[in-house]
Amino acid sequence: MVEQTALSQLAAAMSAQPAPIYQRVKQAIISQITEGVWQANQRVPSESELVSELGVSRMTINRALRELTSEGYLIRMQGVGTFVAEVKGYTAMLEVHNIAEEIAQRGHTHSSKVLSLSEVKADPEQAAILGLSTGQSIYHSLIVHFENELPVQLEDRLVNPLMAPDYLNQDYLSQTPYTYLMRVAPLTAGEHIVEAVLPDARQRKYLSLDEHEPCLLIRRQTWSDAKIVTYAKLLYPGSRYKLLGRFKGHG
Amino acid sequence: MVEQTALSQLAAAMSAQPAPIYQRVKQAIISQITEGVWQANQRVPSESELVSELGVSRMTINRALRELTSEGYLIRMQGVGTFVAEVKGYTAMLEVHNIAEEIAQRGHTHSSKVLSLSEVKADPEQAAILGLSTGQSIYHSLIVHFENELPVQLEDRLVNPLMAPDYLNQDYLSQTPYTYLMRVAPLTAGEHIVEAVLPDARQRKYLSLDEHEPCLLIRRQTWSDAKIVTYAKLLYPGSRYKLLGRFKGHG
DNA sequence: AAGTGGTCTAGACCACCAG
DNA sequence: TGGTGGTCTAGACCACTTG
Repeated sequence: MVEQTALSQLAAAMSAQPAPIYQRVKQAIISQITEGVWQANQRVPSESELVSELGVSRMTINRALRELTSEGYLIRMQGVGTFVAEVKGYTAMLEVHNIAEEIAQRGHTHSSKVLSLSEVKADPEQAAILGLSTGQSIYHSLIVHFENELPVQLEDRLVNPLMAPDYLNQDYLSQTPYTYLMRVAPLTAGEHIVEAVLPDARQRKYLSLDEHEPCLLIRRQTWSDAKIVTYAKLLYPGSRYKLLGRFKGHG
Repeated sequence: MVEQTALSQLAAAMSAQPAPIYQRVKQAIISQITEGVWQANQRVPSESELVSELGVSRMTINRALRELTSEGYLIRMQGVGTFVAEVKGYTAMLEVHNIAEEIAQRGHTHSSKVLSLSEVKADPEQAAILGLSTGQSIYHSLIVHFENELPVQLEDRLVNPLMAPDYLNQDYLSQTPYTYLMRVAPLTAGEHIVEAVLPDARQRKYLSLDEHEPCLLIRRQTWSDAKIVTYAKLLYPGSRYKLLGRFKGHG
């Protein structure tokens, strides 16, 4: 009887809109979940039940359920059933873009100044970061990026020479290091940490900052296959740069 | 002849692994793209060509192509064809979690202190943020969150009373405001801005901070349907809190 | 053994875009 | 008009979980 009710309500929730059936099935299920008719962890009618209740073929039901699963609404277990997923609560996303692209998108002019570009011997910390041995040669670059003449990013980067042997012979006024690295060693994964810090005197000088002005620091590590390609410390003046993100109901 | 070659290479790229056919098709296509055999914007063989070349039914080919499209590898246009998508370059994601959950996940103890919880008349700025009129009643709360007795977040929140009329009558020691708001007005969209700032004297006091200690400020605005539910300013001491994110090749 | 989801097929109709 | 992708179906076989 309870099942009956649940199914009837679902059928009623199917809009008559001129949309593909699998879309309407998805919408009907989403509304059951968001309106609390189907609670988290509760079992959802099986594919065959939905087939007979909604008068739709199983492949279509399957597609609807499969997509809802990949969108985070449902959890499916073979041989067991389909369940409403826990509400993810609060997880949201922030996008981090390429600095040059971002400035261009705002219609502003990007330029940069190479402060240093050299081969150095890895100290123990640097070696650990790149997964190499202490004393091994690595590449290092230090570049300031400007938005309309105003410095907005100080890019301090270590590069694994095995992954990008020609790193030192590039012109970083016409392309950013990241653009180059992406081409020669396509990233497969990355990780970054965002925090608020106070810049030291040298960093303040390069970014033309007053004392006590806070900065956003993004530390980013990038892999190509299983090998670390590069480690970057990106320092942004808090007054000139903000990270923006949007998110939707599920993710 | 060119098509012949492209297709033969694809067939060769089909692994003999014991995996579902649509998965093997996806993998084969991904390898063509990542190895540069199929360049960005280049046309991909049509579904029917793939059907005859790979000896697989069209529904299976269609599923592989559809999933690759939603994963960002391909772009499809009805009546035109399927094409390799531009490399997205650099876009990455950062996750922002619920503070209480995050602390619990680290195995630490979360507690909080309500500094203020009241109804106020909206000033013009607040009214604009919430999409209400100046002078209208709105709810305001100011809460400090602790991780093992150490303050890690100052939460300054405005709430639209139309969307959460019982906001003032909740116990925010046992549940965070966001958890409550999520239940009464499920979010459909949100936006946040992350920046580095210096806290003012009052904020420093609440967070037990020294002078000149930078903070991460996350301003978050949340919608339910088309209406703004809440606007929060979350202030984190830079020395005690960092945002962590990971990303993979595509999104 | 019965029910569940996971996959695959062959064939069909449609909307769309190009020449 | 012919090719493309978008959808849908009916039926099938399988692997998996549970009683």
